[in-house]
Amino acid sequence: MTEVAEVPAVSKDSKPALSPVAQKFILHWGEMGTRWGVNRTVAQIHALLYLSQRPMPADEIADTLAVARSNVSTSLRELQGWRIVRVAPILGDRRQHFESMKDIWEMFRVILDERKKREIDPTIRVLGECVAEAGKAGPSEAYARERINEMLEFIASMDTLFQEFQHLPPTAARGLIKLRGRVKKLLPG
Amino acid sequence: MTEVAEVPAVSKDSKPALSPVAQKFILHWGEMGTRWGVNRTVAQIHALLYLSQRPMPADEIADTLAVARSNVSTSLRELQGWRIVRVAPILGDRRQHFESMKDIWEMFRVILDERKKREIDPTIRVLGECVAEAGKAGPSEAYARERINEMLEFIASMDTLFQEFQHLPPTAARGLIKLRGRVKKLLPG
DNA sequence: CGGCAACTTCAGTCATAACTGAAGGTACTG
DNA sequence: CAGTACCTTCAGTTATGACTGAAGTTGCCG
Repeated sequence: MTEVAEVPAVSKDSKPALSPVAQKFILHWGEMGTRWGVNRTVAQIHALLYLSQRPMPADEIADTLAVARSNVSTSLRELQGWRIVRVAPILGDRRQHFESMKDIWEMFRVILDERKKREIDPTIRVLGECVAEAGKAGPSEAYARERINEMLEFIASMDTLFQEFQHLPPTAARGLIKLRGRVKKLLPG
Repeated sequence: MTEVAEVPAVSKDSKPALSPVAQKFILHWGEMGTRWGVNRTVAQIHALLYLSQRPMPADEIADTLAVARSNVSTSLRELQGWRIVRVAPILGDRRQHFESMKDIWEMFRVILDERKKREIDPTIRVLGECVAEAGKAGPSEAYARERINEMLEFIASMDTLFQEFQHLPPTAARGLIKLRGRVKKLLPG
């Protein structure tokens, strides 16, 4: 059988081709994701939306990245869970469209906050329990107790520092980067 | 309390039992590892050595955590690659013994440095290339170029900030935590 | 109300990372 | 210099997480 002309590509489902630059960025971002415990596809979708000038519907994302529609659905749910992607309704289109947060400082803040909730807070709780239990257990646990306590205090310090950052006026965070050469001056004195 | 003599410890291969507290800490640490892209076993070994008062030989680690000797060998190599575990020769024992860095601030610094080398620096390079290529590609890439450039600048800022931290006198870093309530004062003014 | 489009869920498949045990190298030791 | 202890490497296996396609749900639209 002689298969003739390609699909004419009407309206919404036009060819979703990535520019070489976008491709390079998305692939790298996906790779970085895996290194930090984020699913590669999730990271790629995020990168794609971050580069996109307009909100994208899920099927277009699936076509562009060549993954299953269902996979995109799951990944978008996760990205919304991280609060860095949201639904952006488009007039006259029944499909849901998605857009990424574009302000990187804000994005950074939000991601840190989410990781705090999911990982730091539970860790502080568990280490606190460990220290308490080691205390009851007597002197045989004294060394371990001290080690865990130091870890706990370190993490708690970081947590405090983060909250300082968290509660700065939104625009102020950027200013922190002007710190160049000023960090030393913060030290006690 | 009847404090009877502890296990006679027949030379090197005595029973390697973990206290409940150590177990809890090690398991949690392993779990946190996976969330940040670190192999669970690698993280557990690190936790074990961190809690250990004395350097441990690989076979004892294997017995304690119930993993294969070869797995421990590989994992220790990786931990040494991260520069947070090192060999500590023990007089009269041919086996290599391993100890973890105990100073958490220093450990944090070293890990950040290593992640910078492995992930941040390559990312800065790739994003730089992306921006350059997007520039050549003309106005169709203008938006993507701007997004990537913002990301690049953000990461570069973080990088600079980290280097400030990195070059502080070793004991000084701890002082930074005293920042409570002082962060605001850093802002331009 | 029937049909369709958008979306989600989930059981099964697939890819990858992790782990094991056997084999081999090295160097100490009697 | 044979025997042993220690360590590493690697081919093969197992476990984990990621992904797919089919089936199901919802709600719009003619």
